[in-house]
Amino acid sequence: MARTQGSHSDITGPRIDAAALRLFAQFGFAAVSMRQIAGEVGVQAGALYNYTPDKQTLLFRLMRGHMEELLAARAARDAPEADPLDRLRDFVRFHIRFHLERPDEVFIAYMELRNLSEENFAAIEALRRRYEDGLEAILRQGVAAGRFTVPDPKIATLAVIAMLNGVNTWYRSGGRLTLAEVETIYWDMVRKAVAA
Amino acid sequence: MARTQGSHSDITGPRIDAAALRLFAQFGFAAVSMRQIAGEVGVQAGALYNYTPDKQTLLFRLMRGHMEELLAARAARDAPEADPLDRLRDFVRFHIRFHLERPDEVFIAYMELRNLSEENFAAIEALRRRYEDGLEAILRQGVAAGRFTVPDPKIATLAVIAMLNGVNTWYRSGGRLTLAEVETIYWDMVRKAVAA
DNA sequence: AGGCTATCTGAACACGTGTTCAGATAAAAG
DNA sequence: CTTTTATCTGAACACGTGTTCAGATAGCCT
Repeated sequence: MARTQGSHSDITGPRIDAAALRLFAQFGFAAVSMRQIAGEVGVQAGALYNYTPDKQTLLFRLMRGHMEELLAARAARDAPEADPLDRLRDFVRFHIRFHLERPDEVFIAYMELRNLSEENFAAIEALRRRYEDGLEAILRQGVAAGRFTVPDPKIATLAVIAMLNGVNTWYRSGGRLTLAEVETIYWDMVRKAVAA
Repeated sequence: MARTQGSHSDITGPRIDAAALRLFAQFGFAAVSMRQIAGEVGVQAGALYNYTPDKQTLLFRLMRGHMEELLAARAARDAPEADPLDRLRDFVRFHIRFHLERPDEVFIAYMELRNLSEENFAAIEALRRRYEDGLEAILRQGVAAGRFTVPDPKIATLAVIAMLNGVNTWYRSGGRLTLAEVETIYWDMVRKAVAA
């Protein structure tokens, strides 16, 4: 089994992940070859197969790692007892910040789903739904408390997340707006969109 | 020059476009071969080169055709003299309907940009910006008239479009909601998000 | 009928693909 | 120092890639 005893390079695995992540995000999964990834790491293509059974599983592990980090980071912040408005604001700010910090992971997780096997696709979709359910719960809580007016919380969830994801397509740090300004603008729109 | 006189098959060009569109949307540009497209049409791969100089240009023509249809359809509907609220509502309804009617084109136009050459990429981006500018003009008109409160019309434009594009990822005709219901739900959210 | 020409075939070219594996390498364990 | 073991190399396998082009084909025009 790989990696059971320390040996020449305990950091090859992470370096493969980093190289694959960057290349997949830039050129697309199908357009990147195992030799290209290996070249970036400084090994031959065959060596990659000590770390992944095949190319598709390498992609899957990257996606799953990203989604699990997302869920863990979110769970560590959420305060289910708090005011719905506060929870929603925190969700918006968290989502924007977390995704802007990981543009490559986000890009891959949304664009390369069709390159997964059926089971792996289902696994990623399940993780994504868990994340969406977190937002939906906030919206339902706000509706129940009479603070939000949302005719269809499921659709509103998808609409809010789609809107927030859009930030990743245009935001560049050092650009016209600071991260804090972006957070404020989007929070204003979300707040108003669900307002009672 | 091709297609100057009617001959055995005046419909091969469109059939190639339709096959390429479907396959690119389903498997991705890089994962679809010219032989696969040709097979769908019922010709050999070499025959495709009577209709496109290369694979990438085939993709580009599909994208450009889609964007030009989008702009033309929008221009045919917009009424610059009308009330900003009416114009915005029409934009929302138009955008949802137009995009839901062309899921493959939309998918390709948003996912395969990185497979275009630099000039072709710039051409598509210019068309997209023209479309976005149409919405931005509506928002600015509404702000000037004191009907909307939008701190940054450029960002609001991108946010609204991102939100509306999200519909394509989940809507299925015959599902829980009718197209009219979807239009109403999204229009409510957009209206409130930009409300004065 | 005969020539013209747009279109298509089928083979070829040069190269890239994911994956496998016997043998080399070098670090850790005894 | 010797053995063990994880790791890597380098070549090979079987096949697929976009693209080109000489030659065949068949509909249109005179």
